[in-house]
Amino acid sequence: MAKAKPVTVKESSTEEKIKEAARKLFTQKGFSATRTRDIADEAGINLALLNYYFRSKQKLFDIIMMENFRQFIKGISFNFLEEATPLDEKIGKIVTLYIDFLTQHPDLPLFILNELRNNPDQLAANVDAEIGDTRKKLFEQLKLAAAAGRIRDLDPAHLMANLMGLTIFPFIARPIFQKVINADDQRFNELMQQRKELIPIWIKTMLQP
Amino acid sequence: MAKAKPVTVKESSTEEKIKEAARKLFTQKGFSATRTRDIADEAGINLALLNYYFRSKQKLFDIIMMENFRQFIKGISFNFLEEATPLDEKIGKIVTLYIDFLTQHPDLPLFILNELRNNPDQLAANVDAEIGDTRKKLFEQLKLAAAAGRIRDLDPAHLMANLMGLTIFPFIARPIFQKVINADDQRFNELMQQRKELIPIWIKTMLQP
DNA sequence: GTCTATATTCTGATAGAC
DNA sequence: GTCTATCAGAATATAGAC
Repeated sequence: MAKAKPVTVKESSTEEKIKEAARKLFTQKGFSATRTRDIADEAGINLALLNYYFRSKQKLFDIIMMENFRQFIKGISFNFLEEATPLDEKIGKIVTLYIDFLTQHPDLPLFILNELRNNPDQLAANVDAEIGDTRKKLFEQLKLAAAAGRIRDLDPAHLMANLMGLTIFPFIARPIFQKVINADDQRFNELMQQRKELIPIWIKTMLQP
Repeated sequence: MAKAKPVTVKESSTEEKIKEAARKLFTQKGFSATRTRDIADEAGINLALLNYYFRSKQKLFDIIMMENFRQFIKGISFNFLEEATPLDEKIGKIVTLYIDFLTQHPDLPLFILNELRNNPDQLAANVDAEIGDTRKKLFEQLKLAAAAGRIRDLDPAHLMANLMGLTIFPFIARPIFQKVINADDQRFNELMQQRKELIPIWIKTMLQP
């Protein structure tokens, strides 16, 4: 029986196959543009099974949306919470981690931002729980460093905007960005690798007293 | 007859009303999530009229898409082309212009990036025509300044990424950004106003030899 | 659990009167 | 040009056999 399998083994059950297919299509094309038939085809199963396991397209989407979103903010949250790490090092880690993550999941940010616009408060509670602490801790660390004269007194809001914008934006705007700078895929990846080093330097400069 | 009206007068013809309604809904929700019935309702006319004037949902969308896209890149293009202006001043102008523009059209960038992902090459020709010269001129100006030792030899691709990311990203990620920094709408607008001054300073610092 | 067949609802588009 | 009524096809969801 499947129950006896160790949990660490990647399940390839029907339910999991449907979820993986749904994640792929929903993330690429959004809710409205994705057909349940396409999900069924992609999963290699019958359309009826989708409803058997998940009751409706909307319920399936909600599950994917939730998981995607958690993954999206986990990277930021987790690292900012390690209080012991100095700010410089923290930023370097986050940027590297996030660029690697985005390289593997390039469709995720646009998906999140899109669906979040349509359901502004659907995830409000979730976000608060996940982000509340992070913000508090980061803001405290910045305040302390500024008070000690180690960094310029820059509004944490701007720091967050810059860190996220510099890191995430090229991935979101990838097609138009590559056109503007006339870059192929390989060059794009090279640039992103360079940004792992560059962004922390730029941020550090912004914070220089 | 309508023909006799001066062209400068804002037409409120049926055709124009439909286009305005379509622009609003398509820009907010994208192609797939927008119903032709909703457009008709929003325009205060009947569904049949939409097809009478524009033949199909797709054709109407194509028109909106084209207009939106042109508006989106016009700001950047136009300013970079004025060769006489020094780089510093150019960047300051562009940022101010763009933040004002995005404040008035907050849904535009997400719309563009979204629909561009689905039709990667639909606008290829259009983009080339509009952007090719801009890129060339900007890159030349950067190369000259770097050769003269006035600025650091930073890859123009990174400069473009940073300029666009710092300026546009907060608007794209607005809902999640406001949650993360716990800001209401008024505070968001204040921050964006501050960024008109701050972004050029940050960019300038990045370019410091 | 899985499939085929079908019901039901939605949506883009058109016919035809005015 | 504008409307009401309606069609044709697509898409989600369910019934029922196996």
